[in-house]
Amino acid sequence: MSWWGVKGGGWGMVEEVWRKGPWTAEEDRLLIEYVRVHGEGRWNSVSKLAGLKRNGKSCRLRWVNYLRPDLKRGQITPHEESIILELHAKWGNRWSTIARSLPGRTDNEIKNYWRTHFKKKAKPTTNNAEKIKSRLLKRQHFKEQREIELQQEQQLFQFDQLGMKKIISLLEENNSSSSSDGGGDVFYYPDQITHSSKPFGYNSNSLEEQLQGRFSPVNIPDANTMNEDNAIWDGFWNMDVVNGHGGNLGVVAATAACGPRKPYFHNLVIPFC
DNA sequence: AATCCCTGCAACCGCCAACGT
DNA sequence: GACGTTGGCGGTTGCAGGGAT
Repeated sequence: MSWWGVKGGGWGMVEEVWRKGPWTAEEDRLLIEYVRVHGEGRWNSVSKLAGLKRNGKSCRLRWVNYLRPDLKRGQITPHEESIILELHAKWGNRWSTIARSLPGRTDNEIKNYWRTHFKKKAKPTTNNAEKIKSRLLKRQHFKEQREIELQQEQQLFQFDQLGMKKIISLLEENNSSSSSDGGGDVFYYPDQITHSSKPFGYNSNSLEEQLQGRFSPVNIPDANTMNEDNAIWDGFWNMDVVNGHGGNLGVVAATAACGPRKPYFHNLVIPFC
């Protein structure tokens, strides 16, 4: 079964007809091929370039929620569940923000999970003040993001200049100091991204492992402990994110060397697990 | 066996902000 | 600055499958 939508046109006019409903394997294949050749973005040109009778929104959604190669399949783990609960308590229904802390999970997936597992348990908030508060928070968050994007761009540039040596020496320095105070796993908290994303001690076995960004969460940091000294870390971790797989420093360095560009803030992934 | 209900999930819709002209 | 386009986000819908009655 399939559905067809009509785009644009006036009385008696059909400008373009979009297919709707479930995606077929062939459509998936075409979309994957399109992204492989042209990369993500420019979704509205998919229909022209890939021969797909789907609108841009539909293509983007299909890719983001289903076809992306870095998606994690399978059940939400108890660990992920606790993160969702924690972050929902902090952020509310900002699913994309929450999703950034769960690599491989989509906002849609988390949203669905929340609805089916927790919505009934949650107190209904029909309070108008709550809504207003939420909207103000959203606006504030957006403003913060804009500022961070600008900062990140500057930091990425600084990172280019500093080079890999600096990072490694920082990592070593941080590792030795953290091991002396008991170490502990790294905790990445979305809120901290807006101020700093310097890891709070880690107990990875090797420098390589650290460079690969394979950390696990344990300690929730105090936002007050954040300061400007973490600037270099911002660049480092966020570029890790640009890579999108939480890890390969070589690629990260290559990405960083690509010169000025728009920061991929929406792709920020804070590896929790 | 039939049906009802619930859950999980993919997909769509409307709104909004960024961006380009 | 106005306007149109594009992409991102949150809310909602609708279908499929499984368990309960």
